[in-house]
Amino acid sequence: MHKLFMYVCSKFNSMGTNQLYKGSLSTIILKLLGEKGRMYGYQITQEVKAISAGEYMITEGALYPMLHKLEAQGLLTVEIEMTGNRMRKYYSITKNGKKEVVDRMTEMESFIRNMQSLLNPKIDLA
Amino acid sequence: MHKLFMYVCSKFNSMGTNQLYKGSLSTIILKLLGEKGRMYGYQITQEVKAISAGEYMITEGALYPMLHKLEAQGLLTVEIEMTGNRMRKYYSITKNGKKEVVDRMTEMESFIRNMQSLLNPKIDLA
DNA sequence: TCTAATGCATAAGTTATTTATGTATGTTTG
DNA sequence: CAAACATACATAAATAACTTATGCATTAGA
Repeated sequence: MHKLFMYVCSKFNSMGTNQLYKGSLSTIILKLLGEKGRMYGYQITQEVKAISAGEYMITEGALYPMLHKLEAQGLLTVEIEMTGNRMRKYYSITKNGKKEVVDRMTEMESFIRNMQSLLNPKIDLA
Repeated sequence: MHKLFMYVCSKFNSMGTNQLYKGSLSTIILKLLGEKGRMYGYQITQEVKAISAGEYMITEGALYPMLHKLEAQGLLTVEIEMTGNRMRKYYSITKNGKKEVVDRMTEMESFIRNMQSLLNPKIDLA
């Protein structure tokens, strides 16, 4: 990513935006891998970007350390594969990871419910 | 709050819980003051605790610095009042604060929408 | 051929929050 | 009636997630 572009974007985003996503990264990764089965890091960033219509972009500096952490915790496993001359590290969710996802989803639902109570933004989910 | 009780609770909560609320504190405070008009710090903690059925407890170490920050940013104003011999600092939202709330709500709705897309937990909002 | 995209990585800095205190008054209870 | 608990403020140090800023290497496109 070009530096000037990053700078312009940061000014455009103008501080504070997406503070809210803090704390949800590991949950997103786990859930995504629980559904899609097997993904590599870069693919996760693109998938999340696409699903959120560009509103949430996972930075590499956040992603890769988190993948390593989840692997260290035994929630993910990794397989290295070569596509031509290029390396990919495919991550899969473990049995413990699947258990963890259940808890995370409960937490997330409770969080969203509480947020809606606190802010009652009358979100239309039709 | 007693230290032993705090300790037991932290073990019961067993790490990781409520990571999700990170980043939402200022939004909650602003929205609450935008609705209720005038509140003091301790009252905010109790209100949030009640609304979330005890699932989200604002710590004093987070609350007071945040109130000071929002005041410094011109989003809140403060009036000191004495109830008998006891001090209360009542906070109100400013005109700029109200503008800010609008943006925060937009962000929050977009955040929740994206989270539901990413995790599609099929939340029932009936 | 230069730039952008793909694909990994990590170290330093930022910042919101937790943890751990401190002070003081008012209320309940054994 | 003393101890514990609730109310009400405050702040400093530690933690942890994330951003920012790099670095390297391959492949695609203008």
